[in-house]
Amino acid sequence: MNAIAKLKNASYKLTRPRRIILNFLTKQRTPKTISEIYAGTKRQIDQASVYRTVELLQSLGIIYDEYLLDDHRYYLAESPHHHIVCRHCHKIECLPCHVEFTPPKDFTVIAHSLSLTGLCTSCS
Amino acid sequence: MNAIAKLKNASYKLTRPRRIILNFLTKQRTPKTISEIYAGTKRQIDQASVYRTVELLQSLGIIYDEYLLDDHRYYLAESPHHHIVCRHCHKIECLPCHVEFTPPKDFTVIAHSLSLTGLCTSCS
DNA sequence: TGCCAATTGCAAAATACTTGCAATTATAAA
DNA sequence: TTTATAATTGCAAGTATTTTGCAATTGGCA
Repeated sequence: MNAIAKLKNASYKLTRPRRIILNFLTKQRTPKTISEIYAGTKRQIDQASVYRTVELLQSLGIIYDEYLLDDHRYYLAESPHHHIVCRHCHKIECLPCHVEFTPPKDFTVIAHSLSLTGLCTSCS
Repeated sequence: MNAIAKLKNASYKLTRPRRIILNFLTKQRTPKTISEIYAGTKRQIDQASVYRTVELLQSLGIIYDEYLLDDHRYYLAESPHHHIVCRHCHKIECLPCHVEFTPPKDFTVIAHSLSLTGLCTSCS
């Protein structure tokens, strides 16, 4: 099911802000913060609505969030994978990665997030 | 090198707020947020100083920070490991876990962080 | 096309975090 | 042990980030 189908399926409208943010995020190669989304959509959308839209899209599993180790919350439209961020210039790269764990007995695991930090060649 | 040696070594003083926060964090079994540290030290320390102290201790590698998937920043005194947090009641548990990745060619990997979220038995 | 609930933009509020500065304190030298 | 001094603190104000109430607008359906 694609993004628009998921929205309709949950009986949400496809509004202008939702269309613009969805379109913006699907074009990005790396995860983006709220303020990058706000700036990247040329401030066509009020920031309160950016927060509300991103929250909704995330709750429907259309976009995903991630904390990278520079202490900011990022959003991405692709299915969640892993990233490394440069401590100095904040450059972000995708990272092929394998995580193994024995699910804890008294928890149902819903999601996991892995991020790495380091220095990229031009900063080190 | 223990916490106090690390402080002295970097020529920082062992002040009352630093001692209290260090003592508080080393007693905790699970990571704590700024406001939990503030409350847990019985507000003996101004909140600006809590922020400053935690930032300093972290920069010296005496404590560590972690974002759990309930969107809050946590601090812990033990060497960093992994946690799962309940989406509903925010209960936290430690998680034995193994992470494997091929270090990216153009990055020096400094640290990694893995966190999981789910529902604990009493919430599901 | 027109209706109506959902959604938006705006402004204000709440929360989270940072900073400048005078008063205080930990350390080391006397 | 006392004193000098630079580091550190608490306070209060400032900035940044996120949330909320509400009137105006809009998307989807009849």
